Amino acid sequence: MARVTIEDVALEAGLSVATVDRVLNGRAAVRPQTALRVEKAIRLLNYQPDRLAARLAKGQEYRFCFVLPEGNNSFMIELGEEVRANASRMVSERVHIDLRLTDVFDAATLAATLDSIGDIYDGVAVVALDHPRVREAINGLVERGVSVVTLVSDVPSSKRSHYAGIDNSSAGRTAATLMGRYLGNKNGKVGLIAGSLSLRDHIERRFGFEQVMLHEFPHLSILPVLESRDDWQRVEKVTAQMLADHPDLIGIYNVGAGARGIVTALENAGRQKQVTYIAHELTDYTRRALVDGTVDVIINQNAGHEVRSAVRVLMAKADRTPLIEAMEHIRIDIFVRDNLP
Amino acid sequence: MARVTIEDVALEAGLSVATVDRVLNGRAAVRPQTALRVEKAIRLLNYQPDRLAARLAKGQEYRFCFVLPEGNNSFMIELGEEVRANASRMVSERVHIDLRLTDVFDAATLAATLDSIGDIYDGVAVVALDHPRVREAINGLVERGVSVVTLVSDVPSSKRSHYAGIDNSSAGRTAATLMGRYLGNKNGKVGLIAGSLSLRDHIERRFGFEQVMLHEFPHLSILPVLESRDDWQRVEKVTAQMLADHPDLIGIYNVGAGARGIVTALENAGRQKQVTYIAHELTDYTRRALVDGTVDVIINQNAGHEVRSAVRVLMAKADRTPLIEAMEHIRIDIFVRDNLP
DNA sequence: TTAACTTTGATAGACGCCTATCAGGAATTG
DNA sequence: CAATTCCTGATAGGCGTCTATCAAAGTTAA
Repeated sequence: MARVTIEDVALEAGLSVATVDRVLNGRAAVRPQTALRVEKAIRLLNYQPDRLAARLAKGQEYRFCFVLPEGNNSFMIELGEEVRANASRMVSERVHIDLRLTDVFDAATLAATLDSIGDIYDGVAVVALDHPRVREAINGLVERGVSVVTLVSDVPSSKRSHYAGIDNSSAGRTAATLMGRYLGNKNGKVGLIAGSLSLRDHIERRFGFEQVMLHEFPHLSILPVLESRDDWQRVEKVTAQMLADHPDLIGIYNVGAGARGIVTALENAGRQKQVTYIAHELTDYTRRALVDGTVDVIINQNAGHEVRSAVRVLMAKADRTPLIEAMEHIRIDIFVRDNLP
Repeated sequence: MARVTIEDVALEAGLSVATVDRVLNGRAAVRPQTALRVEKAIRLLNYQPDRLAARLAKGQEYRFCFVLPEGNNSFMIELGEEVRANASRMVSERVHIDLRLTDVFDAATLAATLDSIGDIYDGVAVVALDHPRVREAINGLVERGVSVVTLVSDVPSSKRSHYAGIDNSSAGRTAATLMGRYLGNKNGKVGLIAGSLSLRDHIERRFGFEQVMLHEFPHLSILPVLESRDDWQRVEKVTAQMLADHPDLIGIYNVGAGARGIVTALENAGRQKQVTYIAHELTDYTRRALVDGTVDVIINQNAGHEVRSAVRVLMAKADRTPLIEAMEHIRIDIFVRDNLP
């Protein structure tokens, strides 16, 4: 039961350790037939290189950078904290993680940031705006050999090697199904509030939501989308207006941040109980609102998972190791009052 | 930016590597003041021992055993596959995992299995029946220095060091909330089917479900629990009977396995659309039923997560490393048609 | 057949830490 | 004060792999 080492393989193949190492790491020319002997021995003994020893010997270090939006969006703050937590934990694994905050909503700024960090890092994870300028910056990084993972919001047309985030159109569809089922056979209007219609995640959620609403629950009518820029005060204003304009409003789906504004508006109108309200992202605020019944469902993406997954992917890309796909799928969490973590 | 090694610490503290090592690993007596000097140097340099090197040097191997139920329950089969997948992946990390299938529903058999494996393993993960005999067996393992993690179903009164699974009473409450909200203001009866009322997870789900139903949705009446032993043919029989007896049945919550039986019974009665059906565990079967609308909601626990979490916990226990609690929390997944993975 | 090249063997040293041993210095005891 | 006991230093060897170098075969070309 002892460990199979490279030496055992050499012995089994009747070759030297040096030769085995040469085929394992493609270091120098080896005759094909010799390589075959090595491979046979490896299979026979079921040899698996000791990754601990390998990484120790190579002294390999990973340098990654996470680029997140600055500002006071609770979810993004949590994401930043997860990055920091991961960074300190990974030091003992020889992984160094830096965190940069930028105005990701401004394509030029974001692109400039990405352009400037190419040479220092082995990999970059970024919450990216889907904009030609940003796409170019991402492609530039990739071409310089830096692997890029998009986080939370994707840029599918770029050459990024992975997207660590939820499927946002599924999230929108999920919200619609729950909204429709919760409302049952009631009739009325449903409002949709989005942060910004230039962020891909919000667009996709809206798309998914409307798709299912139109097909499955045609008796509910959707109001025109309101844009909130993820600022709770603005959210409150537009929500209050919507409530005033539509006494028959029975559902609200908030695609972005700023839950606080909706809660306040609903409370001011005294209509918390009449309106089914579905929010995104579990924060202190949405949590409290869910517990007290103002929010009915929270659709969430787990920031910790996303960060850890991004790191795993970046590591795998860095040393060309295959991914375990199933492990990197970020699920859409649904929270009702009873399954809060 | 080079790595801080134990040598740097020794230099900084004006001591020898040997002494620093003594402090780090509590190998021999060291004067308190000397220890303080070492600790100060460690803090100053922010020294973090290289885990790779440490594990390589110690030549430490972990030997774990997973004890799962035999039989053809889809979820348990998936769990077994996850164990196997993990086992082969972890070889390169010096972790050896064995898998044993037992009749976990028979306390004596399960206890005997647990009793017999004590000396070979550093840790055991077990899907355990909550029974005095089993509890004793678990405690016996713990006393012999084997850490034990309960998987999927807990034995809280035992000395197990961790439970890797979902909070089942929360799961039950979640099912009730969704059932109540989906049914809206309809009136009628709700049936509850359990696999076995001696498995703790089923008991807790039932408890949670009934609790919320009684308090939040008193207009819905719950039928007496039916026991199915997780066998789909039996499930079908009792469901068919229930449908025949109660024409006003509008909801079914199946706490255990055997979704297939319910689907068949509903189809035979032609009442798929009239009955809101909430099932547990995402399998090929429940998945298909969810897509075609027979099942309305699936409550799931992620087998892969549970297995990986159990392994991490066992490793942490084996070398007395602290756990990252948040990472080991197993969430209750809710699936509707739109957020299937 | 000799020269030139290709393929393999043997081996040393490194990576950072652990374990063990021995010797010398310090502190304690009587 | 000497005789213990207690702390500390120095150092060697190992964990499994990687990297590099040099020598010894083996192969091909001239």
